[in-house]
Parts: sequence; C-alpha cells; structure tokens
Amino acid sequence: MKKESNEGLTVKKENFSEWYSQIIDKAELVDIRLDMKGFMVIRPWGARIIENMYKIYEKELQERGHEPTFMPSVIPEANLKKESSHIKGFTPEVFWLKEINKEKLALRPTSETLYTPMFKLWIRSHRDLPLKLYQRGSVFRLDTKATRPLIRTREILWIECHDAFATKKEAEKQVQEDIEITEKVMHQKFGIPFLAMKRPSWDKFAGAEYTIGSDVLMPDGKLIQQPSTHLMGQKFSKAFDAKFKTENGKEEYLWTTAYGPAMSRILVSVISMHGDDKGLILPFSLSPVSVIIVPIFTTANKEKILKYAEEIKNKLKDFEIKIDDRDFYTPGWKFHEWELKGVPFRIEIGEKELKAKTLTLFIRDTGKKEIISLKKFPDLKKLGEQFDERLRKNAEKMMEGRIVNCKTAVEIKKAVDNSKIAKVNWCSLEEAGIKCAESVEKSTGAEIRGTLANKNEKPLGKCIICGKKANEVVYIGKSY
RNA sequence: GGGGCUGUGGGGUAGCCUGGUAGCCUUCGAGGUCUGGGACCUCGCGACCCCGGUUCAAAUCCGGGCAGCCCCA
Repeated sequence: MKKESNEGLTVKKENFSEWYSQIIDKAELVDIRLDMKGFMVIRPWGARIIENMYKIYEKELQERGHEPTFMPSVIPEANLKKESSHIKGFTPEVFWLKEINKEKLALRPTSETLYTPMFKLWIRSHRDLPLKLYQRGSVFRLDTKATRPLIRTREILWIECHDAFATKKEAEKQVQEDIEITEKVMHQKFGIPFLAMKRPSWDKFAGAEYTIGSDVLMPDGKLIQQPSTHLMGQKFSKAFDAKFKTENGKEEYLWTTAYGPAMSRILVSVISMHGDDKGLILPFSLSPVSVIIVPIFTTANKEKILKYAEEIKNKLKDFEIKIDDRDFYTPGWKFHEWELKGVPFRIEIGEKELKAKTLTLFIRDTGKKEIISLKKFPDLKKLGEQFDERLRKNAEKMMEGRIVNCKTAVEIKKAVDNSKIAKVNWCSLEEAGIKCAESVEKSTGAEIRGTLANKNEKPLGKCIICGKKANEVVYIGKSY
C-alpha cells in the first residue's frame, strides 16, 4: 500500500498552485531556503535542464549569425541614464551598488546601455553591419510585487541578443526572425505553444519603439510572458551617438533590436505544460537523463544483471544513459523517483529479461510498458522525436478552444474567469486606448496583451468599450 | 497598491488560546535481513525564523524585522 511520504507529490495537477510549489521542490529543481525574496538556488537537476536549453538556444542563434559575448554585470549610472524613457521604466527596479570613485554602479537590469556604447566603438561603416551579438547570464530587477520561484524573480537567467542594423527595414526583419527563433526552439523543440503579441504602447519595453512578447497560456488559465523582442529603433543609438557611414558616405544612426529568452522562465512552462500528477515530464531533447536503466537484482544475481545493464547501455552510446544500481532502494522506489524527475524512458531489466534477452521499456508520458527483444533494438533517436512530438501536440491541444470572441466586458470577464483568452475589437493600442484598457482591466482583472504580431487581423465594427471605430483585434487574459 | 494568514530537527506536523517537560510521521547515519511499483528490524543524530520587550520563567504574550502563502484591486 502506498504510504504518504515527502517523496512524491501529494496533490494533483488540477490544484495547480500547490502542485507547482511541490514539483519544483520534490523534483529537485530549485531550493528556496536561502530565504531571499526573489532569489533561489537552482539544483543540479534543474541546472542541467537549463544547460540543455542554453545549448539548443545558442546553437540556433549562432546558426543565424549571432556571436557570443560577455558583458559586465554592472552598469555605470551615467550609461543607464542616457536614454530617458529607459531609465524612467527601469529606475524603480534597479539594484544600486555603492559609489566607487564617485560613480554609482547598477547591477544590470538589461544591457542595452552596455552594448550600445560598444556598438559606437566597433561599428564605423555599413560594412560592419549587421552586427548580431548575444550573451548568456543574469539580470537583476528589484520586483516589489510578490515573487514566485522561477515565475517572477529578481534574478533572471537568460540570453539577451543585441543587434545593430543599417536600416529600419532590416531591424524589423530581425524582430520577425526573433519570433521565428521562439517558434523553432520554444514551440517546436520544447513543445510550448505561444501567441506572439505586439504589446500596447503603454506596455512596451522602456526605451523601445515597440515590443512583441510571446504569451504562453498556463494550465491555471494565466498567461506568462516568454521571450520578448523589441524594436529599439534609433533611440539608444541617438542617446549614445552610435553612428555609421552609409555607402554614400553619409553618417546615420544605427537601428537596434533586442531579444530576450529567459531560460529560468521557459522552464516554468516546460514544467507546467508537460508535467502530470506523478511529476515532471521532460522533453527528450531537454532531459539530463534520456534513459534510466533500473536493474532488478537480488544479492545472488546482482553481478549478472549489472553486466547485462552495461551491455544495453553500450548499445545507446549517443545518449545520456544512467544505470541506477543503488542497492539500498527497491525497484519500486526508483520507478517513482525517476518518474517524478521526468525522465522520458526507463529500461527495466531483471532475471526475466536476462533469460529471454529482452528489455522492458517504460514510456513516461503514456505510462505504457513494452517488452522488446534485443534483436529488434529500438531506434532511440526516433522514439525520442516521437516522444517530444506527443508532448508538443498535447500542449497544443490544451490551447485549442481557449480563445473566445467577446463583445462586452461581461463576456470578457466570463472568458478569463474560465481560464480563457478573450478576443475583442478595440479602438487603439496607442494613448487613445488607455482609458478603455483601464476600464477593462478594472472590471475583469485581466490585461490587454496586444495584437497578433505575425498575422494582420482586421476588425469589423466598433471598440467594445468606447464604441468608437475599432482599429485593432486585441487579446485579453489574466497574467502572472 | 489594499487586506488576511503563517514561520517548530532536512521535509510534513502537534504543542501556542490558558507561559514552566518540545510529542508524532518521514528523511538522514550505523548495523542487519531484503530487492519485479515508494520493504522491514534494532540503535542513533537532528528543531522552536531574527532582534527587542513583558516575566522568576517565552515556541507560547507584546512590538519590530525578514521570509513565505492566500484573497482583492
């Protein structure tokens, strides 16, 4: 009989908030016991998943012409304050360090004000363009609201890309490419579907011309912002006087963009979209262990069984294979443990398998076991791809039917209270629309997330709040 | 932004109202018997979030801080 212990999850996923708190702890992803608001320790299992995310993300970025850099973790006050709307937006969230040589330093909340002065030094001519750089690292934001591990934190583990171009057209093309990267990596590889939303002007990145965020609908009906991309235009290049010479010998300001996928946050979506009542389910492409081999032995046959386990491991050289040969845990204990940690495949081998020259394969997402002959050894790469595809399709299925057309604020409230996203006709996403936005946000508790960034939707009719001509089709949802 | 609740070994909790002995489950360590879906026995280690106040005496009452959870806008 199953006893209640601190090892397994004690709540179902439908109780999402508690489920999330338990899973990040019990699957050994993070530890929050340093008791520092907004900060946490990422444990080996979590760190290895994040490492895998970085690898996949950086490979994709490099293939598209981005080069790695490492920038300082601190920014001089003078730099940070060069661009007026930037500092206005970020000042309340800056961790300030003490003055050193009469200059105050900030822990970087984002790195535009480090990259742009370097662009000024590195870029002289159109021949130096485009310049596409990135760094992996942390940024720090003093969030004063309630924080939650990985979801809303004061230190964010991410990649930030900072790109410079000769023309606005090229910069805008980059913004679209950033969305493609999110699609290719986060959606296709990690299995997380999203909506690319062009944010209302009042919700854009401080210092950007416009911002496109990717919204992921979580199982509890709230949206979480995943990678966002920003057209900075010439705001930063003007503030830092970063110019280049065109083919005609004219001097012009650079056009810049920024893109920021946060690994620590994407992990939230991976946990939440794929996990189940038993624990995590990690995509094959992200799991630190591809296959866990659980040998089932007695003191008498231990040696034989372990030898057989090694034999099977050697057939799977190209993958991360681990043999769990700890003899102080029973097989059942190990099954629960590795299911909680989300390993996609498990191979069980004991006396039966050894005699018959077979193995028992357990598949985490379907929960099915099958007996496979060594002669017909499975193509693990293919099984892994199918595994990831099932996770992605399942996640997509959760999104289906979650967007509903609404004609009144009451309908919006009903939709968002039922974990859905409201789609409505809207007057304006510029200053003119702020009043309507405030009204809706007050009566529904949800936010105007923006318009679809990669699809041009034409509204027919009027703004559902003020009744003026609708110019946009916007999406509204609750958010973290 | 506003309100409420909570903090006890590594984890989960009892005790708090009514001040005086920190109890239980689990984990962990040693030894032994075990090993096909969270095995069992014996022995052992380990805690009152921090600072101040009241008191002969504080986990308990009071004030502040820090941290966490929930609800509303």
